[in-house]
Amino acid sequence: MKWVLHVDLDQFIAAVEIARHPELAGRPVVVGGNGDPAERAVVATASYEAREFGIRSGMPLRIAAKRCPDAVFLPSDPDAYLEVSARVMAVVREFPVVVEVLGWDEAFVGAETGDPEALAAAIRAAIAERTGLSCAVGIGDNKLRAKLATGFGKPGGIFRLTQENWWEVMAARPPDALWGIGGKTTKKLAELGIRTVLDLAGADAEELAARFGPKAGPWLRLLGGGISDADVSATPYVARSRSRETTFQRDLTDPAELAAELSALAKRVAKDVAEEGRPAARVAVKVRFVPFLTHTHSITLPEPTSDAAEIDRAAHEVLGMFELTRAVRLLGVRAEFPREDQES
DNA sequence: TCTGGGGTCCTAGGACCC
DNA sequence: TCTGGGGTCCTAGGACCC
Repeated sequence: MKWVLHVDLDQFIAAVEIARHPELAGRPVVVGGNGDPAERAVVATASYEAREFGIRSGMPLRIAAKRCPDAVFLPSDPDAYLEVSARVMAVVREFPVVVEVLGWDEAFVGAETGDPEALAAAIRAAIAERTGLSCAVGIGDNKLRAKLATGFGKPGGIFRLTQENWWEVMAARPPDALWGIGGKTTKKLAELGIRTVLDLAGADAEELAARFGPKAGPWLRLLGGGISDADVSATPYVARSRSRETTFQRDLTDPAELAAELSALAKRVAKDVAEEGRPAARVAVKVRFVPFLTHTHSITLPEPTSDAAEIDRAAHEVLGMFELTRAVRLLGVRAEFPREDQES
C-alpha cells in the first residue's frame, strides 16, 4: 500500500548548535540574528527548554531576552544548518522511497509498504545513528495528513493520521490547525460562522468562493476534509525568484546611503541569478518605512538578463518609483525568473 | 529598544487586444 | 454620442510557510 511519511527534525537549528556545543544540552538556547539580543532580529529557533519560557520562532530577540535573560543566545549559521540538512536528507534517500525536501528540516517520503510505522521507526533510527539528531515522523494517506500527523508526534514520536481518524482527531480544532490556514483566514472564516475543521468541511462552496476567490475557496473546503495531493515528487526544485533584503539596525533617510545599500543588495541578487544559470525577467524592490509600512514596486525587464549592471540599473529605476518621505528600516531586491511552462 | 530573511501561490484591477 | 465579452499580461498586495 502507498503511504506518505513526513519527517521533521526536532528543534533543528538549536539541535545542530547543541550537537557542536554539548555543554549547552538541557539549557535554554535561542538562535537568531548575530546572537546579540539587543539587535533588530528575531528568533530562528528556540530549544525546547527555551520554549518553556514562552520563546517562539519569529519573536524579536529582545522580547526573548526579557522572557529568559539566562538563555544562551547564538548567531544564526545557515551554512552549518545546510550542511547537516544535506546529510540528513542523504540518509533518508538511502531507503527505497521517493524523497521531496520541504526545507532544511523536513521532507515528505513516498513509500510502498505494508508497515508504515516500521518504516518510520527505521528512518528515525537511521537519522539518529548517522547524525545524532532526533525527528518526528507523521504517517498519512496524503501529504496534508502526513504533515499534520508530525505535529502530534513531536518531539521524537510517530503518529498516523488518515481518513479513518481524521474527524476524531481534527473535527473540533480551529481552522488554523490546518497547514495553509493562518490567523487571518481563521478570523474571516469565523465571520462566516465557520469555527472548526468540521464546519469548514461542510461549508457552502459558493460562499467560500465568493469570499476567498475561485481557487482558494474550494481549496479551503478540501482542507477541512483532510483532502490533498498524495503524490510525493523528487523533481529537483526550480526557483521562481531570488531575493535579498536587509533590516537596518538604524533607520535610513539619506538618499545616497539608500542608493548604496540598494546597489549592495542588487549585487548579491545578481550573483544568485548568475549561479542559477537562468536570466531574470523582472526586478522588484521592497521598502519598509518606519514604523512598519511595507511597499513593493517592480518592473518587467526589456528582456531577461543575468547582467549585474542591468539588474542594478533596474533596481534603481524601481526605487525611483517610491516616494521616499519617511525613514526606511528595510530595503530588499528580488529578481524573478520567467514563468515558463514550456521546455525544449 | 517590537516586529528577520527567503520563499510560494493567489487575487484583483486595469491595460490591452481581438 | 454607442459600447459586449473573453482572454492575457502587468502590477501590487495579501496570506502563508519554514
